[in-house]
Amino acid sequence: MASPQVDLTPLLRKLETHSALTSAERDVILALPFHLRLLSASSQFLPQNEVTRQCFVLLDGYAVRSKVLRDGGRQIVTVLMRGDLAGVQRALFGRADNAVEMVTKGLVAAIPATAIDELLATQPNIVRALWSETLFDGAIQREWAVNIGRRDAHGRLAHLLCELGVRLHQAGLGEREQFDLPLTQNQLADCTGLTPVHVNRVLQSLRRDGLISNELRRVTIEDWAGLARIAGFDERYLRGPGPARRTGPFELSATLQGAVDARG
Amino acid sequence: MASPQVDLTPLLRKLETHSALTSAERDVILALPFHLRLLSASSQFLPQNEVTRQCFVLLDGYAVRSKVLRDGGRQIVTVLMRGDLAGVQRALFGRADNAVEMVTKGLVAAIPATAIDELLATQPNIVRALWSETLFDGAIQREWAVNIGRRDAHGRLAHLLCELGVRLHQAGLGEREQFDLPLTQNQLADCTGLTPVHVNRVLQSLRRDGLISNELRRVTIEDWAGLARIAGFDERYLRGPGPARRTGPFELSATLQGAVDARG
DNA sequence: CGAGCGTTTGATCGGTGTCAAGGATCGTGG
DNA sequence: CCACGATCCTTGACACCGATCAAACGCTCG
Repeated sequence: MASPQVDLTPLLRKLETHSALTSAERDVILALPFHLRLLSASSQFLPQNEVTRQCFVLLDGYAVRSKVLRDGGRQIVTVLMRGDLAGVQRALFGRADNAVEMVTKGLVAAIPATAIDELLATQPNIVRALWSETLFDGAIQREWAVNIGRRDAHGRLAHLLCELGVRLHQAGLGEREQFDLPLTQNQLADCTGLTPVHVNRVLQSLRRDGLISNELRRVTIEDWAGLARIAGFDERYLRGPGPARRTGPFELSATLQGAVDARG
Repeated sequence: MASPQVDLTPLLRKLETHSALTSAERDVILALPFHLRLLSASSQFLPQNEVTRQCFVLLDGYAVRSKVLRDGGRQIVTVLMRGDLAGVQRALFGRADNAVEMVTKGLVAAIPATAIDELLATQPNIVRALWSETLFDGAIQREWAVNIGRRDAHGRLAHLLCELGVRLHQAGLGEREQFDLPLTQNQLADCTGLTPVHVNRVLQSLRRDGLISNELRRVTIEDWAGLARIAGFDERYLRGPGPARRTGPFELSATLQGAVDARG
């Protein structure tokens, strides 16, 4: 079923956007045990609160991580794309609080938890890279909280589009200003804490203002600067450890005046 | 000022709520190098986008992690309490996208990034525990996105109070139904994506309905079940790897069995 | 005793949700 | 190749939650 060429290169690529790896470490990653699963659109492959002991690398297609409420409400908390990891928490603990499901058909590599254990024991730098991915996931998650909590409907959708553009570009899946977006307006609503009908109206408004254009499942950002402005988009939360702001020669936190020094 | 007894026990306690550690590993953690900083209320000790190479353990007091928007808006994305880690991303990368600031006066232990490097190289199980903390942080963060995105004002505040009750109880800082809450209504608004005046009105309404009572900086949950109901609170996202639903006979974390068989 | 911050209250406004229905598109099977 | 159902998109009217603006009150601390 799977083409013989399929391997974990997308994961490798992803890790290397944030971390430096030696060529030996690259080989270790590519030699990780896994087996492939070809998934159909909207199949839920990691159900909420289910027990499993493996994690997944999304090799192709789009997926979303979501949580559903008792009343049937649903919030999408992450959009996953090629190279993204899912289910690390399950690999370490056996279960997690969220569901992951495909939005398009796609291909995932299931990696047994034992492989993670082995990395922990023998590959500190790879573990650092994986841990880093978890941290960047957290950064995206925080930005989503900001997005939902503090921006109006226009800003929320604009920000989501900006984020996806940058991430897809980083992942080598398209241009920052033009990319496939297989999410329905219903799913966009679940990403942004809005209702589908309001998403519809806001998208129309963004189109009318010449900021974006979209036809069937494909988005073009016509005016990146304008969209980023109403989104309040600051892409630094998506970037790796590059030089920060470099205001001075490595200054320590200046605001620690009231701090008392003691010896550990 | 700092009692000679001060050490990293709160971190240890925190890690052990989610992970199992040997006594040797406990000793390693308690022997980590750090120096203490006594911080005054509302001092921002980890400014947004600033470069530093250490992480912090909150030993006493309350802090919040927040992101500020260009327009001055502000979203609190986490409430930190005794034992919580902050700045791991900074330790690994040198900077992060969020600010951390005290809400009360408090005490933090600053741990140099080099200590983390050493743990990576020599203490896989401690690294696993730390990584796990990052994962649980992520779970809380996701739940906040759900909270802000999919609940009305009453539900949001109710959920926040439930979460804080459980976490404070886990951390040994109070009862689940009664605890100190030093956040102002302004800060509660920044946690929930609401305005301060609306927070005020909703709190009054919760009080009127006999769900909570609060006087200066202390909250009592009078009707946990009722509050949890309108919050849609499901505390599983805060819990460790213990038995999931306990539907079956087994209850050890050796729930590894259900895993789909994968041959490398 | 005054200043500043946090809390409370009232009046009004607007953004977003809700409800309902029609139209477009796509996949599927006859 | 067409028919058909399902899903998605679009539109309109209306209701309401929560924001906004403004002002007063009560602490606490210098």
